[in-house]
Amino acid sequence: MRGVRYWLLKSEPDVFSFADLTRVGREPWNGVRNYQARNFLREMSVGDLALFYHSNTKAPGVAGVARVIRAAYPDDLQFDGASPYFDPRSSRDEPRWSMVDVAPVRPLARLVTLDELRALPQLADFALVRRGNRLSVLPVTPAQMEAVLRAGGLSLEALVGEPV
DNA sequence: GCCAACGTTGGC
DNA sequence: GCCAACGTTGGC
Repeated sequence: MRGVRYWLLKSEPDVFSFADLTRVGREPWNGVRNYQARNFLREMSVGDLALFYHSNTKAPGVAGVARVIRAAYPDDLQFDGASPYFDPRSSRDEPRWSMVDVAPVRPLARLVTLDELRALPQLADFALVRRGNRLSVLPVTPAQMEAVLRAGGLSLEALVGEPV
């Protein structure tokens, strides 16, 4: 048993935004097709918290907080020949790709933009703000999490103390 | 829409 | 195993 860990999940809001997650209530985080990102998914535990980052959009930034509600299991799209995420090298016996389920916790009081993230000293070493970064799943330290939430008008202490 | 960065593919 | 070609990501 260990404590809650923190992550950042990228999503293109034109495809699936934090508001969409709030509307649907829970969502399988499928379609991750990068080994490093997949390995981070596999490290996640139920109860972990994730910053929900809007990428590839006019106003990139952290929009909300999500919670992992199911640990990693095989991404079903890898078996679906009609899906762009189909992977012919995967089999049911040896699935290559994983997904977790996430649920919304709450939106930030306001979007914390990429420019603001870059300006936070606690995030100086955070991969997201380094040039050329493309990973869609990133680990976040407690100090980084706290800084982003604070900038967004939320308290990490209050979120962690909440019942799941 | 441009393009730099970067991961993957596949010929050799 | 090298590495050029290619596809994708994502900020701008």
